Amino acid sequence: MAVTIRDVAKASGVHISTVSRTFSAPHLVNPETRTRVLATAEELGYRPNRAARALITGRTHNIGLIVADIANPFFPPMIKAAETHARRRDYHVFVADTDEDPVVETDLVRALAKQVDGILLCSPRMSDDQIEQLRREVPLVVVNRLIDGLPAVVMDVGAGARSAVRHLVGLGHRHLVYLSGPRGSWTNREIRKAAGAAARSGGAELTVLGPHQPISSAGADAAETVLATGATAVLAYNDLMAVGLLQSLQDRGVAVPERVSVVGFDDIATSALVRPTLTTVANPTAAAGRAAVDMLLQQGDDGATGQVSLRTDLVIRNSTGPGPYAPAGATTAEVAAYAKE
Amino acid sequence: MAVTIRDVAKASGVHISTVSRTFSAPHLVNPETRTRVLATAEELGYRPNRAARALITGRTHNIGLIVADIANPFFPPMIKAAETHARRRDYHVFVADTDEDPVVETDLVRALAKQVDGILLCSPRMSDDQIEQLRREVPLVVVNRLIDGLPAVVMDVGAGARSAVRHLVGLGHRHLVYLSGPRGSWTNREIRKAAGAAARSGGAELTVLGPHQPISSAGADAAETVLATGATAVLAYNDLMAVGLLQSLQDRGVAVPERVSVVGFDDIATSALVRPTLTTVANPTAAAGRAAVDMLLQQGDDGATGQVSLRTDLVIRNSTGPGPYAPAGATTAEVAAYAKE
DNA sequence: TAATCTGTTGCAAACGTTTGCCGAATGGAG
DNA sequence: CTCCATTCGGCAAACGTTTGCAACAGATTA
Repeated sequence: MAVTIRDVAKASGVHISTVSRTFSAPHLVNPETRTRVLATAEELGYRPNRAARALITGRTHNIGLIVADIANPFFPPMIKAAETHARRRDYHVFVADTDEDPVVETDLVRALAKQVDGILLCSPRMSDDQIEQLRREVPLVVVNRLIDGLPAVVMDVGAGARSAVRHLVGLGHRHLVYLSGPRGSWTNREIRKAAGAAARSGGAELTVLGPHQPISSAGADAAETVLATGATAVLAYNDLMAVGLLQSLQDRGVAVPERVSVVGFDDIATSALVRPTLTTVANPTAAAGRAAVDMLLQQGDDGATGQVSLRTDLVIRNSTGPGPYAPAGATTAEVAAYAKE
Repeated sequence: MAVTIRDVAKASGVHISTVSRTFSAPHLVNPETRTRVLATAEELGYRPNRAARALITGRTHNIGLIVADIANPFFPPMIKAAETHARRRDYHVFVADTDEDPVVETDLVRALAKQVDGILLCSPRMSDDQIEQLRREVPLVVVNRLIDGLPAVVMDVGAGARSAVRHLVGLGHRHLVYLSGPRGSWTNREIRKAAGAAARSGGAELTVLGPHQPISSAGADAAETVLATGATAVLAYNDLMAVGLLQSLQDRGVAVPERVSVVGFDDIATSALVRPTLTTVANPTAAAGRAAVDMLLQQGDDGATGQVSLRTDLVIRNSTGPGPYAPAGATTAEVAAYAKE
């Protein structure tokens, strides 16, 4: 059916090993022979069978990319960047969605293991132990979570949370709320810790609400509780929740940012499209995808297990404004400038 | 290194073929032997190597999913649904992004061909000829495009466009604009044709603008031109463009829907989050993903090349309202009801 | 009792590659 | 002219499976 190395060999009058070498070790074959083989290969439409090659070399030139939820707008840019980057290095990418289920995660890693050279585990929800176990079965790079001894790419959400809190405190807010994300999320823990510390050192109070599903309806549902705390500023686990909260507050006639300021995380596309536009901590998700791919592909060479932390950036838009303790008469821009350390 | 069928055979004292059959044809092996083999397999942590199996059976149990742009919010729900559906049937999914480039599309199909049992081609930008050619090299299902003789899953965007136009005409609009999408898009052509016909039969004028990139900034950039036409209602190729337009109109102080009504396509998540919320034609993208997978997997059995068209639904929200020729005093809801045939 | 059938297992070839090894041919050095 | 090194290409084994065929035992039938 399909044209194989054998067909090319026959058609060009050489042994199959010569054809093989023409493709995988060109310097070992006479330039003349090589061009002849390449010509007939082209003519016949021959393409090497990667699966067969993998069988003997042990390298599949495939990688796996496992995420909690493809439809969560946080992931697509990362998937896209990782796929493009991998393809440029001649790797194909399996993408799988776990629906935030740790059991599915484990099964998926095992199922994919034999078919890939390594797996990118994005925002995994399983325990550290499970991940370390899997790491023994297949090369792994963890994204959005730090585990001792495991290669990882994370966004520095701690720093992001700190600048967000400083921004809010600088604007004159003294009582903040943190809208937690899902249980088991490393990112969530980091943000909570960093925000708590930053609030304390800024002389502000931080009320933690949650856990919540990382979706907009959860943000909307939290509006009532948020208002009940009497806080004047909210930091949300992600933009989806922040946007949900934003809309819900507006529906209740609560002015943003006049009465409540809102800050999100991720800077998904929607955040610049809602009104008021959302102040948020931008994560370099595309860069993270690329870095993770690089790390995975280098893993074979040395055994070094790097851990990189990528810079996050506070993007100040219109959902944050002066709070009750703001310097009199200051505008958002002026006060915000002060927050820039 | 990894545990193979041979290890299991040795450990349980049978021939490798018996182990093989234990997994791929259990009824051919004695229940006693079978349980013994299964036990040692479990104990050793054996997992069949799909690549090796594929080599001999010719079935990889993988499928390819090629989309124009993973980061376009239209696709993730479809990717997610397709992946989940495929996995339930024990298939793994390669995802790849072409960045709207027809050349990359072709290369990708060829590169993936040997490694998959078939490919889902979503919103392809290449010519019909090229697709028909590729179809000879690997089983294909085309999504969002209709080509004679090729299995396909499409959304009935024509019907969607018709209801959108009827809705607008019913509201009293007589001059509409269609904001075209990208060149080469089948969907775009369908919408344009259907909208044109519906407008004519409703006694309204339709001005076509474009082509445009299917992104929000293109919608925003078109605002000026749209206003210059004097039209009172706009149908956009997709929600991204519609939302961009919405914001741009607001920034110019043009009230929506009071002065201009806007309708989008796709019903992406953002559409319900912007204000005014967007009236749009909802596409069953998840269902399309599942249907396409089913169609691809059945293709082997019979040679039947089905073509299914999925229902679309006009979702009326707040970006559309009465136009200049609306029955006096009518509210949006009342007038809209009239449009429901 | 012989012949036939059924259920279970082993044997070996095959899938499409890669790669270590060996021999042939070539060319330069001595 | 001989010897050695180098370059090139063929041979065959290997990767981890599946599967048609044959062998065998025991059960059933005539």
